[in-house]
Amino acid sequence: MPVEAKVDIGARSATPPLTERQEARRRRILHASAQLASRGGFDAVQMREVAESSQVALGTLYRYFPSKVHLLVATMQDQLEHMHGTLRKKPPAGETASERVAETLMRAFRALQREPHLADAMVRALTFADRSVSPEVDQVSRQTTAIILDAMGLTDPTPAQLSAVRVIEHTWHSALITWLSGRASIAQVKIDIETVCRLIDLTEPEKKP
Amino acid sequence: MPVEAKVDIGARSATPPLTERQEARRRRILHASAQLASRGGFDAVQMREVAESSQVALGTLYRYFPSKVHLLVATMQDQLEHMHGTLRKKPPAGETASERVAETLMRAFRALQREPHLADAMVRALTFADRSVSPEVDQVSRQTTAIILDAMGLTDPTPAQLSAVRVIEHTWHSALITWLSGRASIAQVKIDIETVCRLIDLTEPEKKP
DNA sequence: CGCTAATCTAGAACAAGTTTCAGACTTGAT
DNA sequence: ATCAAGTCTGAAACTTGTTCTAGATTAGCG
Repeated sequence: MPVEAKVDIGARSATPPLTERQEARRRRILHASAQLASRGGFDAVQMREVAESSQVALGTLYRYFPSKVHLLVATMQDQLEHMHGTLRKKPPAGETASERVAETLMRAFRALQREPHLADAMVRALTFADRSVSPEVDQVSRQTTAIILDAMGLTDPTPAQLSAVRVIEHTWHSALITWLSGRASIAQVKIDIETVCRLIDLTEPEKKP
Repeated sequence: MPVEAKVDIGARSATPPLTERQEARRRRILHASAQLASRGGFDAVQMREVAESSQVALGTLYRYFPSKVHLLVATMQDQLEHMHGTLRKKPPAGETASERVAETLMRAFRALQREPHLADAMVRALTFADRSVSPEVDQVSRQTTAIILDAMGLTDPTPAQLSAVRVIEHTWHSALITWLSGRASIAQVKIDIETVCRLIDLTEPEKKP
């Protein structure tokens, strides 16, 4: 009789299902990754250290995550799920869609400010990722889109609204980068977010029927 | 009598002036960097190869550019100067400021499409740069801002307009990244640019005096 | 010219991401 | 219980960015 029963992963795509111990390994790795990242950011996440912290051989680490960037992007997926859950509990209270989106993003931004090193590791990995990580990065993007659409209160957005959301995501990522590298202040990021969110208002014609 | 006369660099900041041979070395290095980048993108720019191609010792390369990212960001500064010069010659013809900015950015985008690997190397370096490269990255950002303000036909922008420009830059960088990593099509980038450029119209109240 | 400090060179050495491999352990099926 | 296939481990090797060193070369000056 097999010692480990199979376990099903929810969101992940056509990955062969993992056994319990494998799932546990995967969690240990992601936990170690986030922990090291929280200390010293991107550079502090050293593959040998991640392997050691998570009690896994280096080769195994690379079997689970084929590169450091893959690992950090997966870490981001993980954190984003948390975040989305948290945000769902307390929906933003703004009047307009653009206010609610800005409020949501600022809330996320404040969460990132609490762990700036972790934010650094995740965001740098995300923007540095090359084609080999596209599927994973895309997943992060879809998750982010979902969060924004949630804040807008939309279920089926128009193409124009999707464009606006895409631009908002661009701004979000890039503004984070400039903040993380010390080239923009927190206040500046706030302004940029509020500025870009006004785009949303352009996609809903004024109420003048 | 000194064999090499001192030579003054225009735009660079408080760098001690370089001799002619030093200036020549610097150019050789930047040329080699761009050439290697044009082949295989970020990964193809290997410091040893750059040193060899530019007939300079590895240690010297590092004296001129303290890291690979510094080198590639400097390469981008270099290319941006070209670009700005080229764009000045044929100013965009659009009616509105937002049309002209979008046209300008699309022109730049088409230039990048001709050397996608070079674009990859430069943009990845730019967004991966950490604090130690902030001054150089900031210089690139100022140059980009200047290009956009040029297209808008402005000399002294309002704070609101500067915000809009900043968001446009964010979108520009991030959209390039998604294109370079194969997650967005050329058409999509075009739409994103056009979408974000509409922000400019929000900073100039409608002509209803 | 001849000196001193700065710069450049060749090459070794080091650091961290990634790959590889032989041998031990698990899994799933019989 | 046993076997074949797949997985994990530990360790070494390889790659490429970065640092260091000793000895040449060059720059600037009296």
